Amino acid sequence: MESSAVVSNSEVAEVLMDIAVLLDMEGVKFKPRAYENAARAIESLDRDVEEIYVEGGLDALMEIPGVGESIAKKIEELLKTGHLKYYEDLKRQVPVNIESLASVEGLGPKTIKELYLQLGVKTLEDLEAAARSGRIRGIPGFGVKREANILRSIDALKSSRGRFLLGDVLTTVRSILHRFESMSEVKAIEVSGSVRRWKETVGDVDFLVISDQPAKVMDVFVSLPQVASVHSHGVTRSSVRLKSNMNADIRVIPEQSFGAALQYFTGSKPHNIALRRIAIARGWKLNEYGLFEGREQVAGATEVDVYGKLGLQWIPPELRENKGEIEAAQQGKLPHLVEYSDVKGDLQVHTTWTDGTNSIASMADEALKTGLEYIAITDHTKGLTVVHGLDEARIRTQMREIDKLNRSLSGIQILKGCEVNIRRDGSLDIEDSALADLDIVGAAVHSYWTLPEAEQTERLIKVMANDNVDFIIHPTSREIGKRPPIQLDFYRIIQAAKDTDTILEIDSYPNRLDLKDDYVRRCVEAGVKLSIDTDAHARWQLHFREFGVATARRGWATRDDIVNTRSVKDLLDMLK
DNA sequence: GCCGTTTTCGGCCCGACTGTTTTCAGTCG
Repeated sequence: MESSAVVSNSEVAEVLMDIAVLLDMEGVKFKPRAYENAARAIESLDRDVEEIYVEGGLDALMEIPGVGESIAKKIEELLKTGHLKYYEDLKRQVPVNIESLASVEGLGPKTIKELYLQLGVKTLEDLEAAARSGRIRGIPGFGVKREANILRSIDALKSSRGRFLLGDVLTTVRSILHRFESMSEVKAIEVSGSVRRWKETVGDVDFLVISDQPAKVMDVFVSLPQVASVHSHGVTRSSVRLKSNMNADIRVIPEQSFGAALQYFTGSKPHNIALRRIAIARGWKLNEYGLFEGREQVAGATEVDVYGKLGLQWIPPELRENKGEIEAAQQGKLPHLVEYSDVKGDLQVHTTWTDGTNSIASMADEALKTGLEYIAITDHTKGLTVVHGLDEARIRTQMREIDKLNRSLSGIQILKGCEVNIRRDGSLDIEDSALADLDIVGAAVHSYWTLPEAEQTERLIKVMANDNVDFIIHPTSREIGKRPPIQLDFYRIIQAAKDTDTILEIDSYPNRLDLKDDYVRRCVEAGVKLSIDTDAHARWQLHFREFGVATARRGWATRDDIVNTRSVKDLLDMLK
């Protein structure tokens, strides 16, 4: 977002990442990591690198961690001219499509270069043709197996295109965990990696096991019904491709190393590197087997031990991105993150009155079963004609039905609300007099997603200024892997939310997660209040709440930051 | 090329597995 820049952050990052690979091809030491670090830092900035440069020049660029004088000057050249001579010179030596070739599993810089020099492979298509025609096996150091592996990787790449929605894979992960938990040979099993960190998308999944009979565990793993093919089948480690096309690894770990392994394989990589540096600074060594002083293990059985010995509080996996959590843990100042059980209500629920599949009573029933004390019914409004959105008259009819239901229900309270549609100019499609009678009003963008940033930002600010609008539903309106976020100046959105006491929503729908974690963090830092809602259109979707809570946690949110951790009375008191 | 409780030079995360090798380079996480 905030990407009106001529050269975007991701474009700068991509050039730096390409340079890293090109330098790796030449066998250059250490420089590639430097470019890689800088690329990652640029990618995770929450401001345009161009804006940073315009405001503060080279010095400001060098404030970015991992960016020194040399890379800062290269970024400057890129921003000013749109080109980078250093990059183009390097690229001339191996003029291949690095990004696509490097996305093939098993293909690293050295292999890509060799395939180019020997066979002139420049693209994914070239690579596939070379492999299919049996030319790769003829290159010294290559063979029939590598050729077959490359073809397999290309097939996998074509059908998966990289990452998977956490919401799509969690069920499979839990069923595999369940399978092993019931095995007497398994003393413990945990899932690690980005699944444990609750990232919105995951690339693969890693299981860690304690067992006296590792071979048995390996055998069961590679023959699970969810497995499509076996990559490797070792003594303590195996790797498979699941039928969903996602890779899954399993490792059997010695009991005294389980905490260290769990820490190590949970990552993230930048978090682990930072931890290792702390270990090294103390004259120790940290690896997946433990924390070592010389040959003596000083910690490793539990994560708490490992972090503790390093002088840190135990860090919740959701925070492990090396974005300040290590410093906070050193000072004992980690936030007490919001917990799943803290959420008492759901402020965005749909029913058969528009495009939901269950009645108001049915949704209330399921909500009660998931432990909620209240829900707000927020059906769509008339601007969304395709779902027969409610007009003022039907809103009032629905309000009477809810009043009636509330008199007969116990244990749960239903709030009267709506998801009012925002028009292009920032006006709403329901009259203020009707909105004013509702308990709670959320407003949402469902059209004109591609307005320029300035116009889109004004549109939302105008909505927040309306005294009847309590919260903004899925504020950036993205759909992961499908529709990019609308363009917003998020600094101004935060300011407007504070000025108007408007709540911003974290929509828990697994392909929305909107606001996303980084924006949640900025709201938390600014003191903007948030809600965690499911956007459920069916009973079972009320269980999406865990994804919203995870996103809030990844954004460092505490219970206090989330309005629907309050009782229904306290919530209603704080609304506009 | 970056960086600093190792501080302006001299370090830079580290082990498992694979494939093609007779001892190791490359890749991955």
